[in-house]
Amino acid sequence: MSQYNPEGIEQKWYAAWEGAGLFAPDEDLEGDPFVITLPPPNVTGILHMGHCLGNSIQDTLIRWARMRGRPALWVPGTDHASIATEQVVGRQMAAEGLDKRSVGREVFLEKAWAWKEFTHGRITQQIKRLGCSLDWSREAFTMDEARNRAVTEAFIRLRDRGLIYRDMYLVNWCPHCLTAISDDEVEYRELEGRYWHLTYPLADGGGSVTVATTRPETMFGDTAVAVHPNDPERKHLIGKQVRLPLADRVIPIIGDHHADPEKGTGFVKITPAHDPNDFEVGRRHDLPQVICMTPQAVMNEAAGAFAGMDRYECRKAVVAALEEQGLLPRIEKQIHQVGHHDRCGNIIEPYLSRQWFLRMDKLAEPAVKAVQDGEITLFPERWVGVYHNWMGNIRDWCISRQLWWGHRIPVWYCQDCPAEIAAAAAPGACPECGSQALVQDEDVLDTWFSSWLWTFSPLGWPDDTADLKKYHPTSLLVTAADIIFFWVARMVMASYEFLGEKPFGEVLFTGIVRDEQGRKMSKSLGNSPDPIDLIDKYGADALRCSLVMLTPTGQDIFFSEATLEVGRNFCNKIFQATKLVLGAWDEAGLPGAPAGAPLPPRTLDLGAVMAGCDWDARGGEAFGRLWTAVFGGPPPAELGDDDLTLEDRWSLGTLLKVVDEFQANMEKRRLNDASYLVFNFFRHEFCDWYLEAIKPRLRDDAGRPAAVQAAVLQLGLSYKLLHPVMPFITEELWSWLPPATGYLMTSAMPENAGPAPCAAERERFEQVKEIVGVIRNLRNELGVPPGKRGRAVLRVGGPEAAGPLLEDASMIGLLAKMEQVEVVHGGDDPSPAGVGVAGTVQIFLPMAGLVDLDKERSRLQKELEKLEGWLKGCEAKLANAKFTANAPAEVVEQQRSLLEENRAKAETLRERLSAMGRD
RNA sequence: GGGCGAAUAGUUCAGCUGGUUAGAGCGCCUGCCUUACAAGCAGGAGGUCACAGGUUCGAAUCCUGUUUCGCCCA
Repeated sequence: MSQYNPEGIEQKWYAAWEGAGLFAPDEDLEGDPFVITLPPPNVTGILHMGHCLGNSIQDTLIRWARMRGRPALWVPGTDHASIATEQVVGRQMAAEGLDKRSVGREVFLEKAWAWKEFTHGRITQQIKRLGCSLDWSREAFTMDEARNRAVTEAFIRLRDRGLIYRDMYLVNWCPHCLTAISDDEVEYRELEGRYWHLTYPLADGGGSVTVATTRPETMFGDTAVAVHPNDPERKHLIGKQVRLPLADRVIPIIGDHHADPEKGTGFVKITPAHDPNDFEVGRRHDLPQVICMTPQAVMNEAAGAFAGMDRYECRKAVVAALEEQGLLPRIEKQIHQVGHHDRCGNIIEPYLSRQWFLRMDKLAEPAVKAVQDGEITLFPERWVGVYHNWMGNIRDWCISRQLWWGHRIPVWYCQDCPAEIAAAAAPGACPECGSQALVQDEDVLDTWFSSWLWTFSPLGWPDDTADLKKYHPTSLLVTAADIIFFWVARMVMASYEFLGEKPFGEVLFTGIVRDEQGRKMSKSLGNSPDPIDLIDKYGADALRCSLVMLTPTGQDIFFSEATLEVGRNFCNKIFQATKLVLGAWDEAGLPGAPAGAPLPPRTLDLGAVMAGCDWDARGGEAFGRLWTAVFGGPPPAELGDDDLTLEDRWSLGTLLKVVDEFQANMEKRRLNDASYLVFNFFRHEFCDWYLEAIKPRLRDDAGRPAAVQAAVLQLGLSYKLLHPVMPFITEELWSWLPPATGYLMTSAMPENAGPAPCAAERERFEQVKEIVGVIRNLRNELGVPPGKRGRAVLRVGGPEAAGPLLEDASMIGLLAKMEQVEVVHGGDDPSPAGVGVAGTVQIFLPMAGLVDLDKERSRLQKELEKLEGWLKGCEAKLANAKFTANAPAEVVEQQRSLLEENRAKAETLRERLSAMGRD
């Protein structure tokens, strides 16, 4: 097996973690619990890439918190999604030739539950394959018995407080789904329509008025014509009456500010039962409300001869009829926003019906305050404005739905008296009149009326449970911003209303995952791949790594499968590096951790562990302490103070620097930066430079124990940092490390490393890298055959600089594949030679006969020109008194030393060019 | 109509409180099967930071306006 294959490994570890009970919060741990409730996915279908992103982020945060020794709880659950599920089940039945209404409520619900069982199983499978460390023992479903109790309790409490009322109201009605929907479920789309001008004759025969409308078919519901009360040209008509064409009715002309003299014809037809604005006008003027359509949006008897027509059919017919009668003076094209049902795409019909509403203004107050005061933070911050804007204009929430799949409204109507009884269970008799003829409300509650309880209903509310006390408020919520109103804002309101505390301290909004054409991933478009297929192909770690690392915080992401290769390739890289190191471990014959070795503590405060350690003077001791903190026991082969080499100290020091940077980015919720840091270290420092640098020691019996242990320690630390994002491969490889004990998942996360040690070695090795880079570049540019190991000459200013560089010469030779690396100061340029500069070091590759002089000359010329351009700019800057006066001292100083260095570099190039002229 | 976001290499994006010669992945070009890795290694080309003004010693970054694209709300 030469490449990493996640198959088998991932599922094995998930089962092991679950079996070991690692997903439940560790009750023995002290400290603040870290709690997330999973935004419950719909049981409508399967999860898409958006869920994968959100779940990966949540799991990363939960695993991170768990490894820092906090009791970590992530509560799973699913959402019943009233309308969406009812539609799916309805379609399925239609395919079987069945109809919801003919089979009845009972049978329909049986089918819906069966569907829920099916999709729930698949969703659970997907989530587990992704590696999410959810506590399945606490799983909830928005419609299970406990959650049903919570919903009923919430409804009754709110009704008792007078916040829930029932009223005839104009709601957004979906004529396809035959239910009311909330304002937020209406999606506005731009459509090209017409602005029809209709002539309504005055009833007294003295002329006519012309109204303009985009919906002529609603004229059968007109109960007035309005003009602006101050409209100088038209206000004299107020009080007169017009005759409604095609319908034998007379309606008044009223004065209302809704009519805009500047817009349209200045006259507005008022249809209180079919238009939200007109509804308000109707209330102000106490107009009758004439409903002219059926719930299916078919014209009813109010439409006279047009009854039975569909609304759009009727529109054509009305237009034709009016035209024939000469009552249609004008038609204009009109682009306007038309409300569509976001679930089925049908055009909404404003419809007058009796519905249940929740009064929102009082509920909003504490929710506004919480965000204002910073009790709850939203990230990215720009959503704060959106949140407040919505809260400030909040409207009452229509919470009833004319559906069957959902929480049935817990209200019973007495058939013998006007009593309405709200109760958790069916009452035996009417408390008012004693009648037993009680009928429950037919409707169910909006799905969001159960999901807005989601931070606390899964913890057992309304019971006063231990979970609720311990784990609420939750720590944070991760969700896409498109449900900030539906859900996030309402959860805040619910939590303050029912518990008097916030639901979470923090909301992290992710971007929306789009396909390569920028379309939102959705089930209806079918443009989202099944995550299981991707996991089969690339591995869950690769999927998670690519999503988390490559997703800009809070920005939408364009998903393409190619990005998954980055993650997959990285997994392979980790695997390969481990193979190399462990091969050497075996050769070294070092023992692993003894059986039954104690586990290291749950926290890894490097500041405390390494306090008083001196990496420079007592390197062996420092290494031993770090090793013991990571693995629990001492290194099997003790290191002497001199055993750690330049590259060991450089790499370890760099990694310890990464530790704190990683933690800082995690704290800031910049998961992409945090994971990228570790990725970059591992791939480009550890693999590209460190492992290459220690290869000779790995092959050498004397050097092997120190090198291999230094490498193993870095692998262990790297796995820890990578584990939250890539849990499976890191757990697997951790189990391969001979000194490792226990599960990586519950091992301690290194933090608080403080100032990184070995600054001198880090600087030295960076210089080595730079010099090696220049040599490699020269070799390539000059076309030196890869197999040829030549001689390099490094020239420095004086003997004091030559000494330290001489120590690193063999390392430079190794990495740059040079036979011999000489360090000189002064003397003539070796010639002919390729030349390059790294800082203050001049680098020569003497190559008699091999150099194409013209090519080399133009290469140097080009480099020199670029450098001179920069020097000119820098000199001008430093000559500017305002710059030196105003810029911070360190910036000026930095510019000065850079200028020095680059001047020297330019000088070298010039000398070389003139020397070549002589050749 | 109001609000928000985006515009940086062929492409997808980093670039946080202004301060080296603007970075990375993918793609492209050149050379390498160097006994961990061709899912790899080394090197390279490629950018007037959308446009126009302004503030500043200094702007991809801050301000104003314009254009294009996307989203949300009414």
